[in-house]
Amino acid sequence: MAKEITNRTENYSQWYNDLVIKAGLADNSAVRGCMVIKPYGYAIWEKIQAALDKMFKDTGHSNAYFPLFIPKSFFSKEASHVEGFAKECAVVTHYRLKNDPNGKGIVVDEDAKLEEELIVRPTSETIIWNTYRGWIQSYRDLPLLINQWANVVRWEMRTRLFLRTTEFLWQEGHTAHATQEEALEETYKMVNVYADFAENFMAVPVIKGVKTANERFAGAIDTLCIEALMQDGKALQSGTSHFLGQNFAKAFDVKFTNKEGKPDYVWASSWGVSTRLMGALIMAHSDDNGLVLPPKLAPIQVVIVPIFHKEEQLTLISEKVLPLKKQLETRGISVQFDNRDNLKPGFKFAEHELKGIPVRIAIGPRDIESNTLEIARRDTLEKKTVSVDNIEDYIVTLLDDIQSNIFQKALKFREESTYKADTYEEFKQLLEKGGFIYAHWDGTPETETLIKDETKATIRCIPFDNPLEEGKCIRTGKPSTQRVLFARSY
RNA sequence: CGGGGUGUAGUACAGUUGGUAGUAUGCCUGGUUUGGGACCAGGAGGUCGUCGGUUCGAGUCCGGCCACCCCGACCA
Repeated sequence: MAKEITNRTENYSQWYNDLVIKAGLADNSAVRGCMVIKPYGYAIWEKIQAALDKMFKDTGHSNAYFPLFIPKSFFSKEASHVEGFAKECAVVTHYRLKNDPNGKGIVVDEDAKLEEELIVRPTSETIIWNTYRGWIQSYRDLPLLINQWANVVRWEMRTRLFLRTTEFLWQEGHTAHATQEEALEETYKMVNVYADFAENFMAVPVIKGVKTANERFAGAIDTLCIEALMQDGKALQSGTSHFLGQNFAKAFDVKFTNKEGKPDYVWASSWGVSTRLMGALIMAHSDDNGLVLPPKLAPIQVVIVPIFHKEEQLTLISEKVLPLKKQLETRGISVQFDNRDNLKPGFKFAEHELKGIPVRIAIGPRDIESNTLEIARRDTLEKKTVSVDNIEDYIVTLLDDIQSNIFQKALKFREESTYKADTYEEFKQLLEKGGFIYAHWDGTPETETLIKDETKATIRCIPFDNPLEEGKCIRTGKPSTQRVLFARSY
């Protein structure tokens, strides 16, 4: 195992990359821009999936699965949607290969050209709404609350592990409603679910808000989002929930008969989070020693390291550890007993820190004698010797404490990195420090684009419950009624 | 896709004026070790990113391509 990861301050991107690879989360693959998610990384994703899936089901949604391929013609049915995705679509044109008649290798069989090309889904609104047409006739068929766990492909120019890969895993919810109010309510409900998940499971504080027209999803009336702040002062859009109006219903002719017996188009929402959340998780909490995982998403919450000289000592320790492991497991804690005999404790400590295991227990001859354990917490790196008595309660409390501590730490960082700018000069200076900046904006897409071109900062969102306040746009000096949230972003 | 950099053992790197590849670490075996990344001895492991060119001879020189990293444009 490689030992060193780059310091955060030295090179933040390199640190992130080192962390992902050395902690065994993911690797680059033989395919450009596509990653291999390794078992440890995938275990974290499975925890994320499990928690979210429960939240979706608790709010009345069901899972289904739609095809990977979408007929090309579907995309042109919703004008702004095709415009948004056209430049990043992978296209299937043939269905057969053959031996190269001119020599070595294999070539595409030109005789096997598809009548209509298939698009590898970049998102599934079109295929799903085309399907919904057949599912919805009456208001009694509504609401339709469907989620799918899937992979999607977006042919991005530049990729980074988890943060932006050509293929990524996500969930996408697609709901259909009889009224605008109901669809809007759903859109807000799901962004709140995302915020709840981010803060209570990932321990990442987020700001909920609505996107400006420039940043809106292709085909949406409104896009709601959660925005998180990373340790380098850049924002990361961590989840989006779109109010689609009747756009897709009209594009795919999905009508229903309402209570009054009159035909109407169906109202829609869609919402998604992706493996990008893994990036947020990694960047929000980790340090120069490696990952720091929130206990609620850590595949292994407690690791037990025996300290021993001879095999008999290990046997003795094991007799003590195995019941302890069971006790902890009955309290719902995942425990690993690291009894490898070819590695020294110090090596194991470093490795478990790299992997971000929240709690480490060391037990050696000294502890056996005094009926104690050495407990080390990953978030603060503090070590403490405690009595074995009531250890389960102690660990349960400690895990809760770590969960809330890393959230508080991230929240404190965000608060200390959130500023107000009243002039453009001040705004530009603050951007160099990184962080969230509240500033006045005249409300036009042109000014937003201008600011983006000049400073690389974008409006992350207009936060919900944003206080109204008279002011002047930092760029144009035109009147503004509220400050909006700016940042440089991933 | 543009600018810069890199590509040699699982990993990180060295390799001189072109002469047929080495160091560390990891791995395997044996022994001594084990409370913060152990040590000794022996051993295995490389079509030098790829394709082509120059040459008696290419890791080394030239060209194409590919991949990765950093900085932009694009984006969840």
